[in-house]
Amino acid sequence: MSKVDDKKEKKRKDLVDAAFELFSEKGMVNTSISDIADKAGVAKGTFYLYFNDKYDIANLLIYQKTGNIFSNAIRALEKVKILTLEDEMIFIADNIINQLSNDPTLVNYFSKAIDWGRFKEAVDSKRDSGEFDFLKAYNDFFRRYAEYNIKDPEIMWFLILEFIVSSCYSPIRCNQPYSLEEIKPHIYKVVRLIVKSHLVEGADNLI
Amino acid sequence: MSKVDDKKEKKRKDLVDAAFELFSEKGMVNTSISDIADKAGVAKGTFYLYFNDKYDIANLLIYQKTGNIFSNAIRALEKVKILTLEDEMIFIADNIINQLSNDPTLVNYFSKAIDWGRFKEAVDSKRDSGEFDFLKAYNDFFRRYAEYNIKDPEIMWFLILEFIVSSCYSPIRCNQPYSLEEIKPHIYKVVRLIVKSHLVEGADNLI
Amino acid sequence: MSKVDDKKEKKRKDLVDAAFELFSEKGMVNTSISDIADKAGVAKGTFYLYFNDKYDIANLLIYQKTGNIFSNAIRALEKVKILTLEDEMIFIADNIINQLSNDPTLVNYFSKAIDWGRFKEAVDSKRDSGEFDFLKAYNDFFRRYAEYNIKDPEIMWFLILEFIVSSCYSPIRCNQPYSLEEIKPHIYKVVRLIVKSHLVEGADNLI
Amino acid sequence: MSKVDDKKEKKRKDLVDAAFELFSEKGMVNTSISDIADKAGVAKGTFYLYFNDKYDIANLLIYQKTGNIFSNAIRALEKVKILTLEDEMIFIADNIINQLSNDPTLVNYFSKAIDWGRFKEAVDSKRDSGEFDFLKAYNDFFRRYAEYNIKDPEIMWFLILEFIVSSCYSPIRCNQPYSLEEIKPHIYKVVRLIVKSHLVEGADNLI
DNA sequence: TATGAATGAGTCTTCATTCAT
DNA sequence: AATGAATGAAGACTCATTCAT
Repeated sequence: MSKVDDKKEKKRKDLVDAAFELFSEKGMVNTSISDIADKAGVAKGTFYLYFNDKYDIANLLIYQKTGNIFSNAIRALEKVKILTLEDEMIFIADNIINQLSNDPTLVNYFSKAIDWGRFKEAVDSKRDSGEFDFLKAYNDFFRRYAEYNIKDPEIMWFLILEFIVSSCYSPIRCNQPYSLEEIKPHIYKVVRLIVKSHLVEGADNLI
Repeated sequence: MSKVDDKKEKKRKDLVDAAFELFSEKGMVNTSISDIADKAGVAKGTFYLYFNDKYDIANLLIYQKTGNIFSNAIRALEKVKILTLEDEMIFIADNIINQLSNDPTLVNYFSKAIDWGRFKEAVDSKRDSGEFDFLKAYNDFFRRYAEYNIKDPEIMWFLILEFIVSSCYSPIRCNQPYSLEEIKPHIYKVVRLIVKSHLVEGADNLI
Repeated sequence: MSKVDDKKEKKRKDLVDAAFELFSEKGMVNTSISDIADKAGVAKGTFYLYFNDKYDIANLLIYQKTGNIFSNAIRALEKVKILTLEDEMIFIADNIINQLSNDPTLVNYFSKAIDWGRFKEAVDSKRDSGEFDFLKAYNDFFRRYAEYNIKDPEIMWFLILEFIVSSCYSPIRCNQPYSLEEIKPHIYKVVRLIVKSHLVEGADNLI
Repeated sequence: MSKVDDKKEKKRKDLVDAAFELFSEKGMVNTSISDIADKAGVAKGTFYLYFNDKYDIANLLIYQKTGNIFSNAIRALEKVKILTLEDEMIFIADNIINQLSNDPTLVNYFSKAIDWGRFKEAVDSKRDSGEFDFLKAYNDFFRRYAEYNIKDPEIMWFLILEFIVSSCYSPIRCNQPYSLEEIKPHIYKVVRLIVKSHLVEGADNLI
């Protein structure tokens, strides 16, 4: 890769990083393109050489950040030996929660800049971009569970994800109404309950 | 109350109602003070006689709407005879979900105009205003459970609420990834599991 | 009319006048809304209280200025006693040329800001505005000639108008290649020739 | 001419051609230097190696295109045998009108990118450039008529040219208010009238 | 020569807020 | 109390022009 391309890639990254920090701090609405360009140390016009508008960069961010969290969790899972489906879900839950709690900016970002509408839009807009194949990763992961005796596995996964994100959100962001450490065991307990309730009784659910 | 005061109160209400409809339709960001004043049928300057800015009226709205949902659920609960704590929680859950799904404007409003940051801010900003005592209502409700043999009742309530809101949000808003009717039984099942896991074993949990 | 309305009308007029001068000086393309507002002595935002954009004010201008020239010529015609159709056309031609040559700004304006496409657009956009009924005036005027023995009277009128405007344009604007006074008799001679060639031979063309 | 010079000349031509097409399509105002460079297949910076700005290339274009029309008409005239001055003028008029109506791009170009102010500016800016000697050609052509018994021949020519261009412009561009075919005979008739009125009576006007 | 990344001045447009009436 | 005209700061976006490679 040439020196020029290196520079361009760096500049693009600077812009994305600046946008991420600003979105996390102030929310997307209160972040202007000027702000992003300033923080990235480039001229306003330069922004438009790399992105069409704020939403363009926001979609990329959502896609990247979500994809990262997800793929990190899966990679970590593949490195360990876990015996039951229940424990596997707990492992994933724990890993995601830890990622979020280790990077407060990330939580802020999700809280300030994302809702489900925007998430879907982002995934759709990036679907064919060749960036990171989020949907493929999701489907690959999900296929693992197809072989086991789980009733409505997709619903189980939906319930668990929604539950994890919503219940650890306030604890991470503002330690309210409980600290993350206080609430974690309860979250895990509910995750286990959800998994158990989806296991077909009498079946062998060892992985 | 004098005729003048009546008029003022009506004007204030018109503004709040207009803001609610517009926020629900277009989101807060895309609603201008002009829009609100126009819809309320008053001059732009008049807005400032009643509210400081958009956020002022938004806080009031969040507070009112949330309070309403909550107190509606409790009032409904008081009119029926329910035998177990578990069933009572299900009743509340069902009531809240139904309120949301019966009033699309309300869901739109929550989806377009509220995030948790804004919610907390709103509650804080109103805490001492004496408007509608949301926190008192919450505490009153909660005290009922103090007498029963529930382990960490507040945490239980926190988990349940977070779970309900997060898991029925997308189904109501966009029927995705499941319709509300599909997901409802699963939500209730998990609510029961959470309640059960908080019951002190062997205790009498009839209400 | 109230004091406020007076002020508004004055402000609107100031904006129109400023736009007219600037369009005439620099052409529409090189005139920004900032320029217009500055010259009119109002804030930029004020412009948008009166007009949607540059084209809005430009349409109004074209319509007004063209309408004025035309109706001035007709009013003048009505005050004099002219015997032949030929002389009447000469009178109109002379009157229009004099209006243009007496107001250099006007000529500049037509040269810098109008082409036929824009003219038609302007007339269309104002057709139902109730401003000045240019088309009606035109038709009324034209109907006068319907009774006389003129072959293709509309074409005659078209040829004469195009000829007048085009041939006195450069002389008025830059005295090139001839001064207006030099070229005038030639223009009138051609106008007479055109009229004559449209008279049905042997007919009585006294008015 | 060296290979390098060939290449340079080709590049210059590509830029001019690209500009011509774009100006004709979208008008000068809506054509950016980027557009021109893109269409010509060169880098934006390259544009500045050949031209100073948009107006530079526009002037060249006006000069070239106008010169072409004019010299085409003269070349065609030289190939035919015409008996009277009157017929010769009609021949020129017809030839110019046909050139314009046969090349819609050309008409678009004149309509979108030129006004008389720009034309004069263009001719002035090129007068000493040695490109194509438009004025010389004009004068040479004109000298032919000096020998005949024409009163004010230059004025005649001015009147005829202005008349032709102005009266066939709208018909060609938008078939309004008449089609070109409808208006042509009337245009020719007036041209004849103008020529006739400039002939010194009793003189021999055969060419 | 040729490139095209980078710049930043300039334009349009919106809208919260003020204030004279 | 109510109005709504006026303001001007702020934001999105464009594009001619420069300059390092």
